Amino acid sequence: MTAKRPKAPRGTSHPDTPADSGSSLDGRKIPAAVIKRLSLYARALQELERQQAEKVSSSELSRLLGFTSAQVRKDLAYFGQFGVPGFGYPVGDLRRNLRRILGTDRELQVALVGVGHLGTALLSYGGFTRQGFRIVCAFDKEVSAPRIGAAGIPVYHIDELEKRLAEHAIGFAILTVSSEAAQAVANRLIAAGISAILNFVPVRLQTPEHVKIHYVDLALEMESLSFYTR
Amino acid sequence: MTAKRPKAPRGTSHPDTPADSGSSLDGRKIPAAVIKRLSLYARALQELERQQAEKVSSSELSRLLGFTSAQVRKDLAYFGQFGVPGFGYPVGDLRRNLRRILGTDRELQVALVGVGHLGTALLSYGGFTRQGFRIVCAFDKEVSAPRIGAAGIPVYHIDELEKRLAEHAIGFAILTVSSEAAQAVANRLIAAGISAILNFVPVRLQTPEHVKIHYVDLALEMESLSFYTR
DNA sequence: GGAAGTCTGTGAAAACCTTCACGGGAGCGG
DNA sequence: CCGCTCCCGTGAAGGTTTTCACAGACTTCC
Repeated sequence: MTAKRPKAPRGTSHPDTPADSGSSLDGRKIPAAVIKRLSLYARALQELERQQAEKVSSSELSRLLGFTSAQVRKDLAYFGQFGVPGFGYPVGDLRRNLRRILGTDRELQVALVGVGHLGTALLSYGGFTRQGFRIVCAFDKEVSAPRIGAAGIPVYHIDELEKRLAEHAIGFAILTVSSEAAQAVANRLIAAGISAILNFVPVRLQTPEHVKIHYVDLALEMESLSFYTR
Repeated sequence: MTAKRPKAPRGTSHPDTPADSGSSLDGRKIPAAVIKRLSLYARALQELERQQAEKVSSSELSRLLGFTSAQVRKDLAYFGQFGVPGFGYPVGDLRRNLRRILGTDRELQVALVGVGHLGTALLSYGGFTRQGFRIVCAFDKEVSAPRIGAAGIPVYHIDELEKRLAEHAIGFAILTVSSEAAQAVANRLIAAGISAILNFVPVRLQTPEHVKIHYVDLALEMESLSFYTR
């Protein structure tokens, strides 16, 4: 505990952290924004499939989602040639492809850490399940003995984290702990081999390269709304 | 100047909806991304103020938040000259300025519609209050008589929406209803004069120009995480 | 089977955002 | 008061994302 504090490692040059966003797949560089839209396409296609639509054009999709048709075509073209000139995109086919690309064509196991108000709500939230994510267990430091929480999901004491993660082969975590605990819990998750974290805690987490983190910052969204209504 | 085929409108004009993002303030155009970071600056400054720091440099701030120092300076420079060369930014002063710019220097009244799992959790969520937002009332269609919900917030039947919004001069709404109800409820909110909506429902809402909407899409975040861990 | 019409995929251009790099103003120590 | 150092504000450069616009491919219908 008497280790030196991780202050600025150097003072001479410019150690500014750049803002990387984008991922390479298959040689090409894919903008992060494209991935977000991919999910939206997938969801729109889900609805179209429900309505028994066989085909959809880029401009129909763009109208549904509020983009331009060129953007739809360009986004999809990053991953292959799914469309048919003079026809459009086959709904079922494209949807299957997008799910495969996103990795949501199989059920993904998720753990949730921090069973407070927000955590509890997310356990019951149907939106994840509907898209192929299954929260298989939850953890909290205030749990003395394993119990069954909301939506029938078992809640364990945080000390069982490593054991249970390995047991269920869990690759994703949702983080809804306190600001104070966030970094320590994240470290444990990462050490346990988790590969992605959805972080609801308004704290910047320090993480290694290979672990992907997305932030959901509710207060931030409200604040920026506030700006636009001045 | 040989305009062999000047325009060739081909009959099909493209009325695609462009992806506007950015807002003009005081003549200048401000990128949407800047506003998001403004909230982060404000929060970092809040913490620095708590630690009694008097000044902070752009590079300290950048290290704290993971940006480059040039970006910090440029972002802040959109709104005025807050820094002092050779010194940095005065913490308290800058924080007050940012709060004024964001409009969070006064308490903002918020209504929440849809008291399901997620809605209930948000009523108890401390993160909004801490940043100056106060959820003053909530609405649901399953409420027969007014009752006191989580965190002491009154929950009314949705039919009282218009009356209560006017009564409390509420300008913001959080939307956590079902996908089916989302558009209809949004229409009522807009008709009642709400100016911004934070929408948790994974449905694209049709809204007039002057009402600002932000989407929080939890399943989307999970899906894009999934992509990155392929 | 041919002609008309539709709609994709994609270079090129435009718009947008981030980073670089530096002039010069402000503090500070002597 | 002077020189030294620190660090902001900002034009310019660089990079990324979106939009435009069109050739060509496919469907459809007669």
